[in-house]
Amino acid sequence: MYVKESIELLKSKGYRITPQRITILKVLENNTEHPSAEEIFMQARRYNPSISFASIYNILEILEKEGIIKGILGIDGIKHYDPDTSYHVHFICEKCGRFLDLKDDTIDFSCFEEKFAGYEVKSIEVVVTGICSDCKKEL
Amino acid sequence: MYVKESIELLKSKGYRITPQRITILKVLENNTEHPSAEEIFMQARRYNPSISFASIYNILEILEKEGIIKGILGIDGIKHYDPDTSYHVHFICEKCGRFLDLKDDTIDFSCFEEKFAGYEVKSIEVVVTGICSDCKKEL
DNA sequence: CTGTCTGCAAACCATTTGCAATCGT
DNA sequence: ACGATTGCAAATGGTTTGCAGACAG
Repeated sequence: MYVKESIELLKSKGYRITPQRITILKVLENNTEHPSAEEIFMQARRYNPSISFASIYNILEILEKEGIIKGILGIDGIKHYDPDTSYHVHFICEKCGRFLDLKDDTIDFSCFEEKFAGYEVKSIEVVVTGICSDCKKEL
Repeated sequence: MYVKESIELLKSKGYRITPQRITILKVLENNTEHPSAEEIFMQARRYNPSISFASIYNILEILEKEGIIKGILGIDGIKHYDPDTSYHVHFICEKCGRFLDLKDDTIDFSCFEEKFAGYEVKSIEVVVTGICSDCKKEL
């Protein structure tokens, strides 16, 4: 679903549908790992061994610009990508580096938007950092 | 106040009080510009022309670890520093790159903390990106 | 004095860029 | 065919590192 819809959107915007673009969409479909460009690159190579880093970055930039994915900067300064563009909170574990999603309807993201009257709000990111329950057990 | 208190904290933790550390604390005192390491470096050189980049990074890392300042990753992937470590929302303008503070007591940050029972929460960052009112006028 | 801290320069590494070859339309 | 897109390799730039000398305690 995600791949097909995204292809239609890209087509409608005049982008060409290349095997590389389909590959990256497939890698990101239903992906909750919040992969970095490098992780996407490695997974993409399983579908298409000749795909290059430059294409990965190029395509991710387009997908982000068109609202198909969302980039989030990790605490390590590396950009990670999320195909789920709906508002949700990210927890980043300092120990294992994992990104965890918190989807909670009781959180009112629009309240942030309201505070910025006169501003054009494009995105709202809530990032909680700390140590996840799994890593806490290991201490 | 900020400089003196921070020095006491550093002393109590066993850190040495060097001119470079005092310089950086002075640069950050009452600073609402959210400067990057490079901006801090340039301002610090006015007080101490021989200060090096390595010291800037070294000292900023210590100050952040000790909770004296807070690092925030800008949308450009560059780390910016804020001497105000209390909970507040940051708005980052895509056009001018400025960081703006929104301090609003009606925002309940503890609600995020509560959602992560079993996790150790170390920081909560809310970053809103878009175009600020000044830049909107110029369009 | 002693071990921490600084300054220098080189290394690092995620990301970007230039360009010729390739491929979608 | 034509222009967008790719792959390669080199460049970029913020940050980190190793180490000899300097300095705070």
